[in-house]
Amino acid sequence: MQKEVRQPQRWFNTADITVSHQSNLLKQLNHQRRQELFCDCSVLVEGQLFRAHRNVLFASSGYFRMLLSQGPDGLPDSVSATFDVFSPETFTVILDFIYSGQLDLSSHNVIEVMSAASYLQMNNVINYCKNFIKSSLDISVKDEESERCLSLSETCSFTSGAGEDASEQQQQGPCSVSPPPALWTRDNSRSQSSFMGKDPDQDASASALKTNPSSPANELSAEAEDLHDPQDPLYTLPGSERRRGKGGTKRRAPNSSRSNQHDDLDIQEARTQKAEKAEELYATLPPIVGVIGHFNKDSNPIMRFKCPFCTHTVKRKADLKRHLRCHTGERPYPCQACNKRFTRLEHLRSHFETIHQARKLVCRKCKCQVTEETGHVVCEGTRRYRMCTACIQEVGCDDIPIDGMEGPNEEPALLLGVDGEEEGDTKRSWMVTDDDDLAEDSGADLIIQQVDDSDEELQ
DNA sequence: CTGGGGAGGGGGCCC
DNA sequence: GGGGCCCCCTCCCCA
Repeated sequence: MQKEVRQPQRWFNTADITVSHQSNLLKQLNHQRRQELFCDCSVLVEGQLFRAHRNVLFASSGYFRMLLSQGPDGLPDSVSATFDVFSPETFTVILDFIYSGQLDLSSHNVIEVMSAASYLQMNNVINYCKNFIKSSLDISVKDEESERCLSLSETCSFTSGAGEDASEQQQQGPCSVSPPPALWTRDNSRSQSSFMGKDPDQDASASALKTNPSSPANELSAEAEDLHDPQDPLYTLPGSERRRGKGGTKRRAPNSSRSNQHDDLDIQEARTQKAEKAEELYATLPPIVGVIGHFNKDSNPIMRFKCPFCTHTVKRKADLKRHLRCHTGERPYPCQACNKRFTRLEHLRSHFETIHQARKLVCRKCKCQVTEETGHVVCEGTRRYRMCTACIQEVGCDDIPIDGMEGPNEEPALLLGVDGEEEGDTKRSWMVTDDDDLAEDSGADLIIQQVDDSDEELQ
């Protein structure tokens, strides 16, 4: 048997070498870009010319990938692209990120960078921006105390692994990102990312948001839910119903602390800050966040407006503004009767009519037609119906507290939103009232009032 | 457990 | 651009 002669092994950390190599390569490319060496692509942004390498742009941006692969077989020596939908400063941030892995985000540019990234189809940048915004919007009371202790900074820098493959980044999402050391704030009263402790895996991949509730794109919905954190005092309104999940309304927050003035102050403070955040987001929205949507039959692109927070696109800017409320949590339409707040006036109106009025002139029980005279409004917990006299008698007047029988000084008992509202025992909350009585209810007249969160009284 | 109904939320689109 | 309507979806409660 021949003895194997083993060569002494040398252990190389190939991962380190790879990273180092990629880093050096990127630095070289960036150096070449700054020297305008071998740049074969010109990008004109609002009149300002940027030079870059088409292969780098191709590798980094879906938009450029599409643009550069659309041309004829033989690509010209130089290609150019023109943008008017974002500013040169924004493109500088994007380009610097492409060539360095450093994304310089601040409160002033994050929205526009996100929109530009959306336009350029750079999902990794979108993810970083989303986390930046998400962290800055996260003002849950739960974390409030710890947040206050942390240091503040006006700007931050997201760093991706140098030379990291773009697609890989997209798959990894923000997990591969070093979280910002601190987050922007307007008043320096709070800061610091909370997403270090959260699952940051939020994929911004564009897929149908509505068609498949379990699709990855619907993580965006989950993210929106995060913004509607049930712990959020903005969301759990005093005396109002608490929402769990989309559309759910039946859970009520424990009212043990409702009378606590401190809590009210905290709620008010949080609401004010959230309103400011929403205001700031609106203020910093770029003038155009248009993207090329589908093509019409004439092969002309149809411009749509893309939400900077998710993949949703709309035809009209006004619709986008309306849509944005589901991300900002802004609820400018409070119900005067129960303080519950709504994103839209029509929802408030609908809520008022169904909850605080009983418009349908049919008996709830026997479905017969009733009139204003023969059909009484019956309150069952949070709901109001009309019932005919016969059905009321059938149910039994003894079991149904009738409005007007409770004494003239009795609180009109709009049960919704009243502190100490009873739960479970619905019989005790049954009421019958005539329309005239209803009109005397404190909340029976719908007063439409669009208010700032900051102005709203919490009583 | 399941289906119906109520309530709320969101999108599309017309006025 | 705002208001409003219609439609659909989701969640929850209840029988």
